[in-house]
Amino acid sequence: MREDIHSTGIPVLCASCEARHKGVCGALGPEDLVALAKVSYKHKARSGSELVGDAEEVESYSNILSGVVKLSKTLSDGRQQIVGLQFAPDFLGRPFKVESEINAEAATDVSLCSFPKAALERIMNQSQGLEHRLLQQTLKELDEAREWMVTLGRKTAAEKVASFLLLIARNIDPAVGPDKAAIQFELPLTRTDIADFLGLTIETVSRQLTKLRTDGIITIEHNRLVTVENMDRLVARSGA
Amino acid sequence: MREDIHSTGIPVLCASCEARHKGVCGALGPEDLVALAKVSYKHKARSGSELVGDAEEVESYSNILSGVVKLSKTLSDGRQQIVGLQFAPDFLGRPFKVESEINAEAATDVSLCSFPKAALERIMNQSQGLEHRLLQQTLKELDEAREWMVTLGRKTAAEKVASFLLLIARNIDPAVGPDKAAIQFELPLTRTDIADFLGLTIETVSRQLTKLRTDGIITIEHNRLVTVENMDRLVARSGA
DNA sequence: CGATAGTTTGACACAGCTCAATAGGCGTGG
DNA sequence: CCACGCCTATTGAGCTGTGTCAAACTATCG
Repeated sequence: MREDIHSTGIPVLCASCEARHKGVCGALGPEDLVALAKVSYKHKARSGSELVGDAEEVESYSNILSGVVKLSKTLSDGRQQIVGLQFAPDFLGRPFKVESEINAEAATDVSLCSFPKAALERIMNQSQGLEHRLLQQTLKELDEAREWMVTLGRKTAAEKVASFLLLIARNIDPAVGPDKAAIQFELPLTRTDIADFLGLTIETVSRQLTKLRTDGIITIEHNRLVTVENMDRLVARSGA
Repeated sequence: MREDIHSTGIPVLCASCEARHKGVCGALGPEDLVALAKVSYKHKARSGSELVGDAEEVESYSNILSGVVKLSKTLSDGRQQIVGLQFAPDFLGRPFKVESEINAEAATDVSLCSFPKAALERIMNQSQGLEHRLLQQTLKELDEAREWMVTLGRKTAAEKVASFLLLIARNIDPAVGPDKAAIQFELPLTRTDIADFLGLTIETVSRQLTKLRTDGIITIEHNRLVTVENMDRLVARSGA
């Protein structure tokens, strides 16, 4: 399956892959794509499984094909902070470091396309496009991290929860605008995860969600399925 | 002065420049260095002056030669968060974006070596080394941002202030260890800036500094000159 | 020496945390 | 099919760390 090359030169493995367009693989020419596809493999990980352990040697990189991955850091006494969420078709991995000080865990069931660290680094040396793409993704992550620092440092609990819902909503549908109809999505995180992402306790998260519910801004079914009834008012509460 | 080339091929402008070794210029060969030096100029900015305005078109990049630059973001109602500090010989600027959503301001008096955006981007297309160096710097900033997210989201006020002092101390002397003698440094930020960096109020920052003082862990002279008397205890209070 | 800006200190309020009890969803097994 | 246990989320009551507001202090500089 993996060596079977399509007439256009696109490996079968990659034919319908989102990462080939919007992900890092978009930077690769046909030969590089073939070379990388030869050593790549798609696989799935269940929600909760650890993808990259803290202080663990990183041997491979991945593209996220579906699902959500949470990146977190933990203090010695157990306090935890989620420092980033990654969605398809993001690249997962920290180039040029032997050890990651970050824990990557599947927040939902995820499917990945993984390849050895060395393979990617070899291609990176050959073709400048890949490094450029990685720089772009890293800059995007840096922008997001800094944006979130404002949320962590300066927003109230109510604003934090609204900001989180907006972040998810915009990832489901990037074109989300105030004039659109009610939009609906499944929360990719548990209350505990949301709390760890927002620097709050689960009780505070729960209370703020309840407040948004009783104020008619959102509805929640089965604890996870959120419908935003009024995007304007949600944005207004996000402190933006 | 700027076109006068030294026999080794190193422009005079760059001869004693720290950025040529540890900064992005270290990635440049002699020709590129000459080309960039031709359009570069060193200049100084007073503490408090704005280097890159929020939502302002960015026309040039810089290397920081001395001093400290603070990167901040502001909410519409004026709440502010410092999302990063940059020290010599860091690169200052956000590649590939027409607009920066970040405000860069001189926290202390700074000296810079600036060059047009286009010049750097031209060189980047030619030599891969530069883009590699920029990726490295961006990854470092991302690591720092995520580390700080833990501080913002999960640490107490006391731990935040201790973490801040450690951050500065380690930037003054990267080899700072517990066994070293008392180390001393000038705080590059006002209490207001420290508060905006830590997501606290100035009063809380002040009270925590007082506590560290009365507990004999630090001494402060002239509001800015800090001596860490006991590095161990400072580290212990940082929550690491 | 007065003016100004930055910092510290105090008294009090409140947002968010802690601890505890309750409720809901879901799978297992009788 | 119900009973039970488990896990997650919600709700409540009270506490506390940090914010707010106000006043006093200090350094710097004309």
